[in-house]
Amino acid sequence: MLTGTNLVYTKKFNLRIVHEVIRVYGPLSRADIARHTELSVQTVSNLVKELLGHRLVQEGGRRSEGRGAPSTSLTLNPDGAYAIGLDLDRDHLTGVLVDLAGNVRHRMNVEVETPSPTEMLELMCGMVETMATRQGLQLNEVAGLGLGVPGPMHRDKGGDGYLVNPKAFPGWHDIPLASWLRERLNMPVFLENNALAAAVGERWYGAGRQISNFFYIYFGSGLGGGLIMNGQPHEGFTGNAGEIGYLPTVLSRDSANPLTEDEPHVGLHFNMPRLYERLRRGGTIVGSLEELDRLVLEGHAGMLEWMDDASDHLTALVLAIEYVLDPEAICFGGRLSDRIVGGLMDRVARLLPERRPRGKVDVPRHFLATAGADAGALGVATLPIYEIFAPAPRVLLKTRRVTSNGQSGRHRPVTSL
Amino acid sequence: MLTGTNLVYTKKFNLRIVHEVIRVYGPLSRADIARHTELSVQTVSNLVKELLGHRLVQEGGRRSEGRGAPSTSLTLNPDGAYAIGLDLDRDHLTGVLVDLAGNVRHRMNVEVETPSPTEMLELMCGMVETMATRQGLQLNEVAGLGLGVPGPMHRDKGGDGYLVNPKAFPGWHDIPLASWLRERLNMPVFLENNALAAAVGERWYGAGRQISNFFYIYFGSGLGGGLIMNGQPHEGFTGNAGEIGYLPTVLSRDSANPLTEDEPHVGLHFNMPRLYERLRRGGTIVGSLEELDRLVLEGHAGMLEWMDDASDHLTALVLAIEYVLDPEAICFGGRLSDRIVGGLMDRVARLLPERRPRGKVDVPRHFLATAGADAGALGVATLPIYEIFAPAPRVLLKTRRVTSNGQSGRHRPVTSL
DNA sequence: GACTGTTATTCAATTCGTTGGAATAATTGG
DNA sequence: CCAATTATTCCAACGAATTGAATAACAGTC
Repeated sequence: MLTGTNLVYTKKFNLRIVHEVIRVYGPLSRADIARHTELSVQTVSNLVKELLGHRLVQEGGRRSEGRGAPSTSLTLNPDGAYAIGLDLDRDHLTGVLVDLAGNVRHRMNVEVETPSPTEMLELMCGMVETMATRQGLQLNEVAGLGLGVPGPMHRDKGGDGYLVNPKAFPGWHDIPLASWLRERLNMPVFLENNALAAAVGERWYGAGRQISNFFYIYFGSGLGGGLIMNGQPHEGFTGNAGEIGYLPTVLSRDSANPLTEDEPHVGLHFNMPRLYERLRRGGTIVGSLEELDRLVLEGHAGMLEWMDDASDHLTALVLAIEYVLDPEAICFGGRLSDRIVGGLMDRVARLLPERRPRGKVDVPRHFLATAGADAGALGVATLPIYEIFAPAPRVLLKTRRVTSNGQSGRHRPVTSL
Repeated sequence: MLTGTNLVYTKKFNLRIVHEVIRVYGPLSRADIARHTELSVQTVSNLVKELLGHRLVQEGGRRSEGRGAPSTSLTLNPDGAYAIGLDLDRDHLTGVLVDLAGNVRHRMNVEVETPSPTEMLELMCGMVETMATRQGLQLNEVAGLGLGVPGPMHRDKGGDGYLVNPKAFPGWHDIPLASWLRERLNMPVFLENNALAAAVGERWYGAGRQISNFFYIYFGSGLGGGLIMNGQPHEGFTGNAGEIGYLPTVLSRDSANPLTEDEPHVGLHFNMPRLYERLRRGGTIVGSLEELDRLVLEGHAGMLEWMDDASDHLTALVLAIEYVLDPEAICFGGRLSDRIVGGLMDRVARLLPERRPRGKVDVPRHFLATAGADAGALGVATLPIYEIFAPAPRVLLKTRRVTSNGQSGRHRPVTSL
C-alpha cells in the first residue's frame, strides 16, 4: 500500500507521460514535449527514441516556425497497438477493434435475448477472433480485451468482476466470465461496468481529454453512471460508484408518496423495455433505439412526454451529483441517439436553475459525449490501452499487486512500458 | 499538468513514505519499514538517518523477537512539528495547537455572534499568538495555520478560498481572510471547508488511517460533508464537494409535496438555530450543543422526535452517497456530542435496509468519528502537517504550481521534505 | 559453552536515468 | 553573408537506490 519508488519506476512513468502528452496535445516536437513535461530536452530525446523503437510514436515532417532549426513533429502511431472492446447489454452484443489512435477499425453487432453464459462465451470468442483476423492479427498481437456489462457488479478478491443482474441476466450468478475469456483467448481481459468504460473512452479520446473531473451519465437499456476523478476512473470500493439508477425516486419517506414496490428507483424511468411498454399502452409499437429516435424526430407526443418525465428525474440526479461530487463537468451519452440525449440535456438545463436551492456561482457544465452510440464498446476497448499507457500515479509505485486483468503465463505483453 | 519526474522527487516521496509508514503502522524497525515500503533496507536506513537528523522521528528501545539481532524501534517525534487550527462557525471560534503526533497541546474557545471580518482577524491572530507563546514557540516555528469555515465557499484563481454564506456571515462577501492572515502571521495558511478538514483529521489521526475511501458527514451548526478518496482529500472542482446539506429534500418534482421556499434543502433539518427554535415552540428553551446532549440523556421527547426526523433525511443522504460514490465507509462526526451522533447512526442503521431498492451485498460500514467535538479544529490543524508530510502522488511530479497556501517570501519553512 | 542459523544494520561499490554543458545543425532576419 | 535563435544530440557528471559483503546480536541446539 504505502510503497516507495525508485528510478526504474521514474522511467516507466516518464515514458508514459511523453506518450500521453503526444496523445493529448500532439503533434509535438521533442522541445515541445520538454516544455510540457518540465523534463530536460535530453531526457525527452532519450525517451522518444525508445518510443520510436517500440513503434508507438512516429516522426512526421519537419516544420519551421519563426527562426531556429525546424522541429520534427511526433505523433502516435495508430498501428502501435490494437485492443478489442465488447459491450454486452440485455439486448445486444457490440464489438469494436480500435487502434492506438482510437479509430474504430472494425465493428460487429449481434442482437441477443437472454443468452446463457456458455452461448455468450462462444459468441464473444467468435467476435474477437473474427475481428482480429480481419485486421490480420494473431490473438497475441492484441493488447487486450475489454468487456462492458450493465452494472451493478461484484468483485472477488482477485479483482475480477461478476454480473449481478438477476432480471436481465438470469442464470448468470457467480459466472466468472472474465476468467473464462482469459483462459480461452489468452490475453488480458478487463471486465467493467459499461458506464464507467464509456467514461474512460470519453476521457481518453473525447472531450474529456481536457477535463479531469467529470461524471458520465450513461443511457443504456437502463441508466448508469461513471466517474472520472483526477483524470483516473473511479470504481468505488465495490466497483459500483456512479450507479445512480438505483437511487430512490423519493429520498425522504415522510413525503406524501409512500415507497411502492413498483417504482422504487430512478433507473426504472430509463428502462427501455418499460419505455416500449409505456408507448405500447399509448398505441405506438416500437422495440428499438432507432425507432425511438425516429419518434422524437417526428415529434411523437407520447415520446416527448416521456422525455419530460425522464428529464425531471434526471435533473434530480444531476443535483445530487453536483452537491456530492462537485465535478467540473457532466457528460451525457450512451446508446440512445444524440437527438434523444440532447433533448434530455436541453430539458435538464431548463429545469436546473429553479431546482437549485440557492444561487450557485460555479456550476458544472454539461456536454454531449463525442463517441456516439458505440461509446460503451469504444470505452471498454480503451481499458487495455489505458492499462498499458496511462500515466497513472500507481505506475510510479513499487506495488506489484496482481492486476485484475491477470495476464496468464503464456501471453507475451504487446508492449512493456 | 502532465509533468515528468526525476530522482530528486523520488527521494522527497520516499522520505514522506517512510514517515507515513511509521505514523500509521509504527512503532516500526528499519527492517519493518523496508518490508512495508518494498524499498531496500539500505535505502530505508539512509532515509531514516535523514529523518532522525530533522528530529521528525526518534529511536526507541531495542526489541528482540525470536532469533536474530534485536531491532531498534522508530516512532514519530511528537515535537517534530506543530500546527495550529482554527475552526470558525456562526457561533464560535475554536483553536487548537497540535503536535506532529496529533496531540492537542493547547485549546481555546470563544463564543462569537456575527463578527465583522476585521474583528475576527484580530481575534484569530490573538489566538494564534497566545497558543504559540504558551508552547514557547516563535511564529515561524509553527508549520502553518489551518482555518476551517462552514461551507459553501468559493475559490479564486490562486486557490484561495472565500466564504460564501450571506446568512451566517453578512458582510463577509469577497473577504480574503486567508491572505490577511498570511500577511499578518507570515506563515502558510490553509482555508478549507471544516467538514473536509474534519475528514482529513480523521484520515490522519483517527480510524480513517486504515481506510482510504470514506465520506465524512459533519454536524456543525449546519450539515456538511467531506470526501477522502484514494487516501487524499477531494475538494471538488469549485471546492464544494460533499456539500450534501444543499440537496433538495424531495428529489423529483412530480411528487406530491411541491417545493416550498421554506423547506428546500436537507440541511435545514440539521440547522441548529432552527432546532433551538423548534424546541422552544415545544416549550423547551436551550441554546447550546451541551444542552442538547443533556436533553437526549434525559430522554426529552421533542429532542428524540427531532432525531427521528433528522435520521430519516440522513438515511436518504447516506443512500445518495452509497450509490454515487460507493465508499468503503461513512464516518459520522462533528460538533454534536457523540451521544447525539451515535443516536442518529443507530436510527439510520435501522432505516437503511428497508430503503435500499434491492439487496446490495457490499455496503459501506459506518463509524463514529474518533476526534470528538473538536474534530473540525483538529482537522484544519492537520492541513499544514498534511501538506508537509503526506505522500501525495503530486509530490512525485515536477509541477511547481503556486500552492494555495502561498507562503510568502520571509517565511522559512519548518521542514523541507 | 561453543556452534549454527537468523535477523538487523551499515559500509563500499555499482547501476541507471536524469541533468547540464558543449557541440552540431538548420533556419530566419538583418 | 553574418548573427541570433531554436532543435537536437553527444558526453561527462550527479545522485539516489541497489547489490553484495561485513559486522553485530540474539535464540536455539548439541
